[in-house]
Amino acid sequence: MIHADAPFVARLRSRADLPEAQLDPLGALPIGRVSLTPECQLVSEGDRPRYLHVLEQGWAAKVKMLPDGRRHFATLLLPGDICDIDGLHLHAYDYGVVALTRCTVSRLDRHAVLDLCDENRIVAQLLTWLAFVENALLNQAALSLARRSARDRLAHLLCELMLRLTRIGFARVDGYDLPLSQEKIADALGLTSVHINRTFRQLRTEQLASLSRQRLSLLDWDGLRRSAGFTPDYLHLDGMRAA
Amino acid sequence: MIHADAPFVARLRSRADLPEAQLDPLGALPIGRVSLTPECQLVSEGDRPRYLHVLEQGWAAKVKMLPDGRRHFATLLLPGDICDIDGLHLHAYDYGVVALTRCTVSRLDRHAVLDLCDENRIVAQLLTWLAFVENALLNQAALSLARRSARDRLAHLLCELMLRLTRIGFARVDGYDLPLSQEKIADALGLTSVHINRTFRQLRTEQLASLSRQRLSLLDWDGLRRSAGFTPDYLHLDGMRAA
DNA sequence: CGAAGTGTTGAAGGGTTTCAAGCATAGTGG
DNA sequence: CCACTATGCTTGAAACCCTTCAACACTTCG
Repeated sequence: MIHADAPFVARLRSRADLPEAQLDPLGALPIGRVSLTPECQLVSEGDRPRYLHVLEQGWAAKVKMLPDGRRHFATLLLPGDICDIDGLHLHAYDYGVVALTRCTVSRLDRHAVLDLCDENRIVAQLLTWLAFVENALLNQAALSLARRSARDRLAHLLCELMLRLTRIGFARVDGYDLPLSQEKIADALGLTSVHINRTFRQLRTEQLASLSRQRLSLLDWDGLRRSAGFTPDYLHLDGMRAA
Repeated sequence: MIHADAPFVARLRSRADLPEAQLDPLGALPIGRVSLTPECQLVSEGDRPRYLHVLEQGWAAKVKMLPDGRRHFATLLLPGDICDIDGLHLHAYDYGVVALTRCTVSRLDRHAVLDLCDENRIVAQLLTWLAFVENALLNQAALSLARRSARDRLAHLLCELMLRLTRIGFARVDGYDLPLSQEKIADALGLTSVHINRTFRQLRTEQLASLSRQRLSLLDWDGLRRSAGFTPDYLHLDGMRAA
């Protein structure tokens, strides 16, 4: 059984327009649990999907590789996020899922979820909705990669993480834990770790944000938001209850 | 009524594992038609979705803007593609849809489609499947933006277009019509039009591909594919019949 | 305490942008 | 049919942003 206060169920319940009881069937599915250490792959490109994975604790990422070993994190996954929702409908993964920190993952049987979707329209719509929200994040990340400078790209990501972490209760107004090496941040932003380092220094010089010992301090949230041109519309928080 | 040989229905019918008759209800929906000229916006960021739009003729794109006017095409839309599938479930568009050529669009009433999805499981799954495939394209584009050089990025896009156009019968083995200015190609790849020009010259020098008068000639398809590291898995053509 | 990973900084190099100019092409009106 | 115009294509030179390479400091952990 999914525990009632697991991040996954908590996030789903936060949809403002859903009656609580509608999610009970989802919580009643049999469930497995997996523990991962950093750099450990949960699924690999080309695998045939057999489970639906939900990140419960820690950070992970959807990763795409280039033949020469360079990689890109298409999506950063936080507690409560579904790791591989498109595995429900596609025949093979076209990305990997890699743990960025120690993390624990719930796994639901893929067919059990599909069957539940067939019976329960609410659950089906909810999963589709989550997929579209993830898609919106990806669109925004693509805009960053295509047209924003390294500085704005980093600032924008820090803003996005602030809101996503706040929603699940992992941030305070003055900052949040950011348990990623600068190299991993670089893989999320399409930059090099050296340049991430220099860019953090710039943000610190501008008195906007500073990173130290895996803790991000927001020195001037409003200034950071404005300078990055960050608007939270694309997170589609409108349908969500406050955290 | 959607005409039986409209690109949209044609594409849906091409799912190999679907009995043909299952799609009849979709073809029976009432339908509107819109004509657009280049640079004309079909929907705008922030709009409230009221229709589901299907591109029937011409090229279009999902566009995201930066305050300073720079823009990025998140997805290139070809005949048969749904322009705004996430509008079915989200409250507001977080992107615009802009015509790149003259084009015609079918519009289905959003609620009619949602109602149909409620009745007809096959249609619902098919639309979800299309959304996931689009998502996969976006992931691949993000990898290009993050980690591929301009040359590889362009070569990769040309390969992708070759397969997508072939599927809908718009390409020959020696090339295809590419009715986009170099500036629009730049907006799709996160580059400048000047650099797109130089990059095309490079591909021509390498005897791989050449663009002239809106026609892309594939001089060496296999060489282009290999040099770009192009593998078509992410297009998820496996569930499709041959064009 | 040693080792490995991560953070930090400098210098040099390269890929892409910017700016600017000239050229080709297509469409328009006289 | 021919200016005339607008738009897009092409090319060069300079500037800029980011990468690469290298060295060293710091932290963490066995």
